[in-house]
Amino acid sequence: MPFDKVETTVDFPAAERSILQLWDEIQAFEKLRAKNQGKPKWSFLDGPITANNPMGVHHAWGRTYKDAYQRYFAMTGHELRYQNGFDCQGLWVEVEVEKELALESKRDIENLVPGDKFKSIDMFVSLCKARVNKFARRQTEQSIRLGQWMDWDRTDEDWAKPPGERKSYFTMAEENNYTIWGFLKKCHERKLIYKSYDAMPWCGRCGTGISQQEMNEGYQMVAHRSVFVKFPIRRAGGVSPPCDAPESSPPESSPPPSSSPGADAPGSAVESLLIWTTTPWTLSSNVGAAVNPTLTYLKVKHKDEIYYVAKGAFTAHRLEEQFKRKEWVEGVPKLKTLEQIFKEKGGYEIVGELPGKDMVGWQYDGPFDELPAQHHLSGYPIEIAAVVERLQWGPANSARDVHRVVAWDVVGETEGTGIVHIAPGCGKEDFVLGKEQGLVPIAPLDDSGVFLDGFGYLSGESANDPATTDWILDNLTKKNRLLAVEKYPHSYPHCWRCKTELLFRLVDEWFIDMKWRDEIMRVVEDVTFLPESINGKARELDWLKNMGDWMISKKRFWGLALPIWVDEQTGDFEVIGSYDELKTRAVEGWDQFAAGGVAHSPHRPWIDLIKIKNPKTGNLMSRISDVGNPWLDAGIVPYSTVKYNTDRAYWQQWFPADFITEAFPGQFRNWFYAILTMSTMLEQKAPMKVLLGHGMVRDDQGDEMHKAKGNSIPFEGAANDGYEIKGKDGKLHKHPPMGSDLMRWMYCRNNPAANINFGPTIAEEVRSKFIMKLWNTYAFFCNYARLDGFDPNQPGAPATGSAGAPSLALRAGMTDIDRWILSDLQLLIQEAHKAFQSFNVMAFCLKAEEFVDDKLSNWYVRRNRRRFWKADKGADKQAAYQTLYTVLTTLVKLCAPVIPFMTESMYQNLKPQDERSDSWGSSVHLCDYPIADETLIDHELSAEMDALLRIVSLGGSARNAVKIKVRQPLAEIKIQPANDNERKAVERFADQIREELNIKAVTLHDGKTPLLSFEVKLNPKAAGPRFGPKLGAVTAALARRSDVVGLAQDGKPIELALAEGTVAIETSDLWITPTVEKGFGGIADHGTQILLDGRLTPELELEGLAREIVRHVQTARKEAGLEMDDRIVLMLRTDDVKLHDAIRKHRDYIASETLVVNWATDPLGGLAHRVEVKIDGMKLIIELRKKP
RNA sequence: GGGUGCAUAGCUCAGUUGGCUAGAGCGCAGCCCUGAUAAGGCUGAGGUCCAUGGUUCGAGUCCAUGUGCACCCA
Repeated sequence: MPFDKVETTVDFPAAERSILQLWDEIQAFEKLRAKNQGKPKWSFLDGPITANNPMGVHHAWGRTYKDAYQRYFAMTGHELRYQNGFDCQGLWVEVEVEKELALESKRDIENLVPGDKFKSIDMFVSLCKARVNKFARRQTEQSIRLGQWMDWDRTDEDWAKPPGERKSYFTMAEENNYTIWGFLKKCHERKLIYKSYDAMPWCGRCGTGISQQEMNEGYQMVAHRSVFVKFPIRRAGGVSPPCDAPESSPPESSPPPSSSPGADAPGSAVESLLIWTTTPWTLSSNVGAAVNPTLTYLKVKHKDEIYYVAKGAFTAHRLEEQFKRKEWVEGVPKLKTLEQIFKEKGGYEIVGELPGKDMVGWQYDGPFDELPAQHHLSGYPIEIAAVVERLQWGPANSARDVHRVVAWDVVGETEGTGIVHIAPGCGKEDFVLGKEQGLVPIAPLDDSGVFLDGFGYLSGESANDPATTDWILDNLTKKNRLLAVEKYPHSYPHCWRCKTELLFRLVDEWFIDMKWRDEIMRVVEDVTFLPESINGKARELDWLKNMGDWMISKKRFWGLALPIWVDEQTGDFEVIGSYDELKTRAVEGWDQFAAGGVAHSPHRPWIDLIKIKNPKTGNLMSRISDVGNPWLDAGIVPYSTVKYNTDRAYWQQWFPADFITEAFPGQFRNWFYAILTMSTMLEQKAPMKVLLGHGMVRDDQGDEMHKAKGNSIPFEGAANDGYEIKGKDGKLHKHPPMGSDLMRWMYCRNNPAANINFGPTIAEEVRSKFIMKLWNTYAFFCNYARLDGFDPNQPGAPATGSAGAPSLALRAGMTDIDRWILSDLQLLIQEAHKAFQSFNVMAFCLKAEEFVDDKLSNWYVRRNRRRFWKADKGADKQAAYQTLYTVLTTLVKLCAPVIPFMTESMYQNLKPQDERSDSWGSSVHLCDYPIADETLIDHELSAEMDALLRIVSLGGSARNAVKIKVRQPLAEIKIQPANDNERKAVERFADQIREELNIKAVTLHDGKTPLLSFEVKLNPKAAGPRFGPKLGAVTAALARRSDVVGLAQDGKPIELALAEGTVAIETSDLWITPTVEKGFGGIADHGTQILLDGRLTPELELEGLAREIVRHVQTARKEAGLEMDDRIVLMLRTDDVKLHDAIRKHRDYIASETLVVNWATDPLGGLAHRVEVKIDGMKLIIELRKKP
C-alpha cells in the first residue's frame, strides 16, 4: 500500500520533533549542502543574536525569514554558507552576570576577589564568556527546534573549541576583535579618532554611563521639587560682585527690599532674570541663561524688584493637558501659572516688555558664585578645564565671569519662565549649547553622583539625596534668590536595572569623527531597502545626515578592548591595528598576555598589561581602560566572518551579502548603520545588496509583550509546551502549543512593514484557515488513495518531476475542473518564484492560502468528492487522483521553505515508492523547487471558474430566499449572466451547478426579455434624513415612474419632478427587490439575475426524503464505528407511506451511497446498531450491521 | 521643535493608473451541509472611508490645511 493512513487530529509539535530526528538520521542538511556544492553562490549574512538569554518568540520572526529564504535559494540550486552569528560582548551580558552574582555596583565587580582588581576583572570577564557560551548553546537548540537549517555547533566537542573555530560566528572571537582593530586603525590614519567629553546620562549607583536606548527603557513618572530662581542682572558700570556668603544674607522670613550691594541707588529696583529648573543641584554649576530671541519678554514688578519672564510663560497653564489626562503623580496639586504665583505672593505690575534679542549678552550673578568651582578658569574640574583650553571650547575665563544671556531658539514659553538655566556640565543640550556659545563647563559630580571638592558645603553630598536639595533651597532662600518652589510631575529617566534616578554627567569618551558621512551615504545608494513602504533608505540617509560623531567607548569590563594606547604625560595616543602590530610594539606585558602556552583573548584584564613605547617621548603608553561600543562588534561581521584578513579570494566570493534581514526598529542607527559605516571605511562598498526589515512582535491585543504584564509567550511554550497568558478578563488562560510550522507561517504571512499581533487568536485563525485545510486535503487524498490502491507510478500518471506536470496522455482524460486546478497551480508556482526572489514571502503565503482554502479545499475537493468515492476505478477516477496528487506533491515543495516540518511529513508519505531508498529524494528539502509549466496555464478557464463560483454563491442565496435546504432537489434554475464569462461558465459547467445546488435543470436565460421584475421602494433610513417633510411627495413621485429600476441598475442619476422642484435620488436611497411569483426565488446582483423554481413535485419530494435517509444511515454507520469502506446489512422500517415510497423508489441509490450489500426485512438482532430518527415528523427505524 | 508613515465595519486589515452597489478575516445573529466532520458553506446586522477645503464628469484613492496616533531625529 503506497500511502499511510493520515489522522486529521494531529499533535503537530510531536510530529515536528520526530521530523527533526528524521533529518538527523538521513543527514538531510549535509546532503543538501553536498548537493549544492559548487553551484552559484547565494550569500546570506546573519545579524548576530545577543547570546545573553534564551530566545523569545520575537526572535523567531527574523529567524523564520532567514531560514525560509535560505531554503528557497537552496531548492533553486545555490551554494550557501549557513553561518549563524552570536553577539557576545557588552553591558547586556555584564548586567545579567551581575544579577547572578547579586552585585550592586561597578566597585563590587572590581572587588570580586577581595583586594585584587586584576583577578576580579579576570573572573568577571570569564563569567561573561561562560554566560555567552551557555546561552549561545541554548539558542542553538531553540533555533534547531524552530526548523532553522544552519551549520550548527551541536556536540560537546564543537562547544569546547575556541569561539573563532566554531561553526557559528561569535563576536567575541579574536578574529572579530582584531578586524575591528584594523577598522579603527584605518579611521585613525584618517585622523578621525579623538577623545572628548560628553554629557551622558549616568547612574551614580552603578557607576556607569547609560546609552540612549537604555535610557529609553527607564522612564518613570515622578514628582521633583522645581524652583523659580532669581539671577540678578549685572548692570553696565556697576557689575555686581558675587553674592555674599549666606551668613550675611538677610533673614529668610520675608523677602526684604533689595540689599544687594550692587544695586543702583535706593529707589531703583533690583532686576533679575527669573529662571526655572527641576534639578536644583545643577544650579551649583550654572554658567549661562538662554532666551529665545524671537519671543517677547515682560518686565514684571513685584515687591520693588523687577523680574524678566517670557510673556507667554507668564500666563501659560503648564501641564494642563497632562493634568486633565491624569498623567500625573498622586498627591501633587495642579500647577499654578506664574501670574498666579506672583499674585499670591503679594501682587505684581507689568512695567514693560522687550524682545528676547535685546536681552542677549546681559550679564548676571549666578546662584552659587561663591563656590570655588565657579572661580576656576576655563571651567572645573582641572581635567576638564585642560580640555576646554586644548580644544578651545571657551574663553579662559571662570564660569562666574562668563555668566551671560545667550540666544537659543528652542527655548519655549509653554513651560518654566522662558529663560533657561544653562549648566554645560550637567546636561546634554546645555553642553552642546555651551560649546557653541563659549560657556565653560563645570562638571560637579564624581562617578558615584557625589559633589567633588570645590563646591563648599555640597562637596561630598549626593546629588540625588533629597537632603541635598533641602540644603540648596535653604541656601537660596537665605540669599534671597528663591521666588517659589513647587512639586512638579514629569517623566524622568531612571537606571533600567537599579531604578535609581539618572544624572547627567560630563565624561571623557572616545569618538569617531563622522565628517566623512557623505561617503557612507553614497554607499547606501547601492542597497535595496525592503519593504518599500517603510522608506528604509530615506530613514538610513536621514540618520546618516543628522547623527553625531560615533561614541565608541564604554567604561566597563566585558567587551572589545579598544586598541588605543595613551601617553599619560603628553596626551599622545596611538591606535594599534592588529595582533601582529601589537606584538611588535609591546615592550611590557606581552609574556603574560600571550606566552607560556596560555594565550589570552584580547580582553580585559590581560590586554591591559601590555605597554608600548611612545616613539616621540620614550614614555610608556598604556591602553585606555574603556571597552568598545558593541555595535562595532556586530558591524565588522561582513568582514570578520568571511576571512577578510586571511583569504581575500574567499571574502570576495561571499561579499557583499545578497541579503540580510532584521527587525527594523532601532537598526537604522544600530546594526545597519554599523555595517554600512565600517564597510565604507574599509572598502567603500555596501556590505549587502538587499536589506529586508520587519516590525515588532506584539501580543494578541497589539500591546508590547512584557514578562511582568503576563502577556509574553516563551519560545518553548509556543513550540512545544503550551503557554499561559492573561486574557481580556485579566485571568491567566492556558493555550495549546502552536508548533514551529504554524509560528513560521504566521510570521511569513504577516506584512513585514507592520507589527504582528502574535497570540492564540491569529494562531487559531491561521491554523484553521491554512494549516488544517492543507492537512485535511492531504489526509483526504491519502485515505482514499490508500483504499483504492492508487499508484502514482502507474502508466499515465503525472510526472513527479520539478514541474509537477501531468503527462500528455493524462491531459486528454482530464476534466475542466482538473485542468483548472492545475492551471491555477502553475500560476501559484510563478507567484512563488516572484515572491521569494523579491523577498516578499508574504505575497506567496497569501496566494498559497487562497489556493489551498478557496480553490483546492473549498472547491476542487468539494466538487470532486464523488469522483473519489465511486466504486468504479475508471479513467475519470484515475484522473482525479492524479490531479490531486500532482497538486499536493507540488504544494509541499512550494511551501517547504516556510513550513519545513509539515511538508516533510507529507512528502514522506506522498513520495513515490521507488524514491524511498533514493538518497536524493529522501527529503522534500532536497527536491528542486517546482517550475511552472506554462502550457498548462489557461487564463480563460480561470476566469470562467471564478464566474462559476459567483453564480453558485448566488444560487445559494436563491435557495435561502425560497428557504429550501440543499438536500431537497429542485426542478430548475434560470440564470441571466452579467457577462461573457458568466455565460460560458453556465454553458460549460452546468453539471457543476446542478450538483452543487442540487437542481435538476440549469437554463441560460436569453436576456432579450427580463428574467426578473423589480419593485422599487424608498429606503426610509437613508432617504428620510435627506428629504424630511418631502418624503411623502418623493414616494408618490417614485411610484409614478417606471424607468427607475433601469436607471438605478445602470448607475444613472434619477431626478424626480415634485411640486416643489426637482430632487435627485441616489441608489443608496432605494430598496430594489426582485418580485417573483409564490414558490420562486429571485436574486439580482451586479447584473446577474437568477430565478429559482422552488415548487416541489411528488417525485422531487421523494428524492429529497431519500437523501435524508442516506444522511441518517451515514450518521448511524459512523456511530457504529464502521470504516469508510465497510459493507453493511441494512434494515429500514417505517409506518409512513411517503417514507416507504421513497425507500422503495430510491433503494439502489441508498444502497450505493451507504454500501449496502444485503437488505434485511426483519430486525438484525443484538449485534446490530439500531437508531430511531424522525424525518419531517415521520418515524424511521434504522438497523445496520457490518457485513464481514 | 523637525521629518516620515498611518487614519476604511466592534477588532485586525485589503482596496491597483481616480471609475459599477467600498471588500476580506475574526467576532456576533440566523440558516444550511454532514464519511475531509472538534471541519465546512450561505445569509444578515454592522461604514460620516478622521475633519475641512480644493482639483475632476466622477475622490476611500490626487492636492492643501487641520486633528489624532506611531516611529525616527533634535
